[in-house]
Amino acid sequence: MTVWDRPEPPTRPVPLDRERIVAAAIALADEGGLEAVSLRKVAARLNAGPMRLYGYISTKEELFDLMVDEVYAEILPEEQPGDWREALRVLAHRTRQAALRHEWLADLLGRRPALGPNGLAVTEATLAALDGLTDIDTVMRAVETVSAYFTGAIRREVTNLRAERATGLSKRDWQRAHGPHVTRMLATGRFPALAKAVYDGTDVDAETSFATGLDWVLDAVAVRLTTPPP
Amino acid sequence: MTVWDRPEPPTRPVPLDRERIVAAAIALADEGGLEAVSLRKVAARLNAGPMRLYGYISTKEELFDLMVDEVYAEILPEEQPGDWREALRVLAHRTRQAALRHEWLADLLGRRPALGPNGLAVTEATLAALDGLTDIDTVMRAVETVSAYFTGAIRREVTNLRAERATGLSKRDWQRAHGPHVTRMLATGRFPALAKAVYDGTDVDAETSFATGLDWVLDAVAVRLTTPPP
DNA sequence: CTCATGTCGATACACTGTATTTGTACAATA
DNA sequence: TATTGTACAAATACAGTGTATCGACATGAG
Repeated sequence: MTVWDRPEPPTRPVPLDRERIVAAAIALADEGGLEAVSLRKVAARLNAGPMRLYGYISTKEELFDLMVDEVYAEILPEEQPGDWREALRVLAHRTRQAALRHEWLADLLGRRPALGPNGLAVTEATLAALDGLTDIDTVMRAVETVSAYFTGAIRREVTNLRAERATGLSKRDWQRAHGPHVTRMLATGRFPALAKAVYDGTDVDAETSFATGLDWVLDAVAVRLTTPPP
Repeated sequence: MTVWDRPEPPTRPVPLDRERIVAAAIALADEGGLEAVSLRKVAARLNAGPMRLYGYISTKEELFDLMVDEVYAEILPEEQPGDWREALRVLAHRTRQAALRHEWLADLLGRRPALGPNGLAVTEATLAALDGLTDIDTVMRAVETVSAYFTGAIRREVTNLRAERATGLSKRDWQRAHGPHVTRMLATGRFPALAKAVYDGTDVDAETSFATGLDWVLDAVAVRLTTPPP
């Protein structure tokens, strides 16, 4: 049996690390949403067997945690803004932009505590920007309130975005976008206020809507930060 | 062949409707979370084959939509409060209470537009409470901002609740609750502000935290509702 | 009483996350 | 150098998933 008959030795398994795994998973999620992320597909994209991944993560949820933390690296502002208000505003907008780049983030935001290094760094930077303005409890309340707002707002925005994309390409047009159903419901006359909102409401683009609500919340925070409780 | 040898005629299939299906699904979700809801298990609980459900829903997501809308029936306040602020506050609190009764709601809130009859009714009632105070656009912005807040806040609360439950029974105690990891991270000194918050912060119970943040947001809304833009 | 109809359940398929077993390339030992 | 031990990759296996398809069968109409 000559060399020519014998096949080449099998290629050594490609080296793996969490970074590569997470990158592959994020790529899959960016292309096809969270549901397109399966351990088999992630592994396949790395020329590895599915079970190999379990050396680096012990459950699929952990993979999600790593993905989220990776995105937190994009969210973390490179330079510290001086103003607390600017810090919170930038955090909100950067999170929103990250979620628009990686829509699946909206599904994961707030689903599990963000305890990865980048998540912690973001929290640290945020708290640092507010540190010393008042007692720590008020600061925490402020951060939590703003976070709750932009988490919820981002989630709704992405949800609407998907709905619009699914029901054709209608830019907004709530009633005809969601087809006959909403139209019919509104026609029953049982939802006058809603009908008015749908028909008479101006449709503002998502970004200004987000920014406006954010400003309101920041105003509310400002009041509490500047007038500490007795 | 006597009667005794012959089997009884097969029992007629139990009558089914969406209400029963949704009730079964909710029961399963209440017991074991969303992931415990499978079409097979829902059907089994109704003594039916899995495929039978597809006469009533055409996809599992639709079942989730029905479940959410069912809970919106619990959220809808029975009597209309006169004050707009009271209306929004009650909406937020009722949603939170529903989410504490049905924790899976936190996973579904804001995931898809709530266009079911009860969801629409809730929206209608909310808009009605604010109708006429200012232009419809400002009203929409107000509702959206408050909704974004309490959606995000509820999500975080339920997430923390689950984390606490999973890491033992520690009431809060962030650092030791999540075991050595957070402790070690804080010990590195790279997160001074966060460390201060963890060690020096008072832990307030979730409800007052929720209510406080809500009040802040409502204050911000009040400012815009009473002083309409020129 | 026969036949058409429409519904129900069984079967099937392509996948999922993960446990367990099997193979095998390399390192340490004799 | 020959042999054994050990790690780790891969294959296999399992119990489950959502959903498409199809065959059987009870019920209604003629």
